[in-house]
Amino acid sequence: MEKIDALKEVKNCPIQYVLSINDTLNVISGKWKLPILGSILFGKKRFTDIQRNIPKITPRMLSKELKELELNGMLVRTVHDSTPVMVEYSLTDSGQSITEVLDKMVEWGIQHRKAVITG
Amino acid sequence: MEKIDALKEVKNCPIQYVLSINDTLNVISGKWKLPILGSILFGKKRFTDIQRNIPKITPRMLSKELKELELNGMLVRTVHDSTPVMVEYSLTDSGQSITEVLDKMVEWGIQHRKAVITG
DNA sequence: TTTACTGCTATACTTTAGTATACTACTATA
DNA sequence: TATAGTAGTATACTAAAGTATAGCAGTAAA
Repeated sequence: MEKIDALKEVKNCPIQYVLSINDTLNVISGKWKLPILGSILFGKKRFTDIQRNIPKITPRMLSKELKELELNGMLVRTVHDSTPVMVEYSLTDSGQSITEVLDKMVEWGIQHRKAVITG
Repeated sequence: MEKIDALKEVKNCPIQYVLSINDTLNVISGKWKLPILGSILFGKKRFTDIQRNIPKITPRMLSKELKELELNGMLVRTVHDSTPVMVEYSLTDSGQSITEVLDKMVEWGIQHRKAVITG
């Protein structure tokens, strides 16, 4: 009985649901995405600013992740024609609103820690 | 100004916040964690049930992920002394409540898709 | 005695993610 | 002409995640 219901539920599970979760996971998973987003969260930053905020990241990774985040519509890259040239990265609205997801994750995480510790 | 505030914020950012997010990410990231949790979500399941639900997973990965999810307090493993032996996996309360996070991720994901498509 | 069902484990491999280190192109200042 | 600041790229590597394929241990029915 229960098994059949479960199967039905699984089959009803709309693809949109799964896709959305994957989209969300893609923009926050990996070693550096959250630190980078966190660095830009409170104001636009330049490449070297972010590097200074995250001392252990290599320029290769920072460059790669910034490109990916830009492609995914999380941030915007703006080049200023100054000398030396300056490039600013700032969050899009989507990039900003990921904090809502993160807040839920904090909430669950804290709750879960308590549950695991108290058994 | 803005830069200094940002730095302050980053420095105030409590470690608990970061740890909780990492805890949460750890239990849902990887290729198979969500499919497995999804399979058990609507009722306890046996090893082979889950395998049938997720045809492409190898027993090695299923076994490995189930162990990890159990260690992380997401599910409980129960052995029944029948013949042949039966092992049932069911979600803990924490395991169940991860759906709250997933729901937020769906919400954001859908919103984000719209934002990216409409530019 | 063979077959089949349960729930896995072992070994070797490939693929993806991340690291290390050095270097580039442009330009203004010393 | 050398140096320093901007924002990166190139190449080669290591480590982590995941795959492929085969097999094990227990039991019970054919």
